[in-house]
Amino acid sequence: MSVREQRREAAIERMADHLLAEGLAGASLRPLAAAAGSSDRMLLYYFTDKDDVLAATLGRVAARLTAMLDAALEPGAKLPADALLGAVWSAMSSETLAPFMRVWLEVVAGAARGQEPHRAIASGILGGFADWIDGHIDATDAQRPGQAALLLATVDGALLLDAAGRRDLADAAIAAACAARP
Amino acid sequence: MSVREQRREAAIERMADHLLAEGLAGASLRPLAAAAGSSDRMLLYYFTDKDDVLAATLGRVAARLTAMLDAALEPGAKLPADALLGAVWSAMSSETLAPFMRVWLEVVAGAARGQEPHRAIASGILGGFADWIDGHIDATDAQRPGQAALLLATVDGALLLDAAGRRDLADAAIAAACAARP
DNA sequence: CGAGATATGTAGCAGTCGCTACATATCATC
DNA sequence: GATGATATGTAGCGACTGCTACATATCTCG
Repeated sequence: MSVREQRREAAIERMADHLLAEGLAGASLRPLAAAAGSSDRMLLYYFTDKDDVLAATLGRVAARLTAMLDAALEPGAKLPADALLGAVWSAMSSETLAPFMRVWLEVVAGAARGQEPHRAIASGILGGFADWIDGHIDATDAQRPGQAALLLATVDGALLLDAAGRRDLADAAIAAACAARP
Repeated sequence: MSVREQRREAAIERMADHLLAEGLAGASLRPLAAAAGSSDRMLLYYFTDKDDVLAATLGRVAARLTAMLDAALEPGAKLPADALLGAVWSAMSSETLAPFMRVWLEVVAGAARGQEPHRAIASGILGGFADWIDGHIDATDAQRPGQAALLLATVDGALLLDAAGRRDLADAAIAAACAARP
């Protein structure tokens, strides 16, 4: 790996930290470079574009998230929908995952407007998330896709309610969902 | 009403159009003023701040949304949760409400970072939404709060999946929710 | 008519944005 | 040690940001 590639890799890692701490909005070249211990000039040497910088950094953030998800449940474990929902929500609403969730919301808001690289990243994260749930939900083949989609929507919806300042509603929704489904 | 208040009012109305069309990110004074048929100078004459401009404009957008919600169902109508969910989702996922949903996501993303006026606006919209659902859901007093919160989360979650480019997952989640709940 | 309040245009400030031209420093290879 | 590739700093450009000072219109009321 050339020096350039090493620096680029190190920059991505530290910019991911910065992005998680400070958010996507207002993540401009100079602050990102400062966080990476570099300069805007060098960032545009390692990457072609600001979009390229953002795509690489968001990709790293997404990779960390999926790694944390994989670590949360052993590969073969299968849970019924309500138990899985509770487990996922307690992870998602924890303070350690909160920075990821905040960035996730920003990415989705950008994707809703068709911006790149938000669209591609959002699709990737969501796809990985859906697959992860699909692999851990205990249901018949006929029911699994619907239950997995519903679980995904419920968790993301609760996440949104929490972000909007209504953690009470989010918790109530999760509790009702666990109670309602056998 | 003074001339100033008239112009201010007209500016809010046209800036709300602009915000719905172009989004919250990058809604800067000069484009907003141009949309209002005015100048940045005058915007800061009508309003104290850019934050003031944004708060007024977002407030107008929120007012329009709640008005549309109220028009969607007659005041006294009560529906069981699954039927209400279907009705709300078909409205939310329609092209006419899509601009509102895109702005809504941006507001929530800002609120998640504690920004003002996003926090206050998000809380207001969500509270109004919750009240609206509470008034139209047909359930016992014991079940109503949980069912309403869950319905809210499910709709917003499906909205998020749709925004992330997975309308298929959103529709599957809504279908599963309607099927699962009696 | 004249004086004061109200309304609006012009011009610009200091800062940030993404990005680039140019010069230089460091290093590997012949 | 000369030469070319790789790496990095300096400086700045033009556009945009929120915001303001100053001048000027226009209108109201005594």
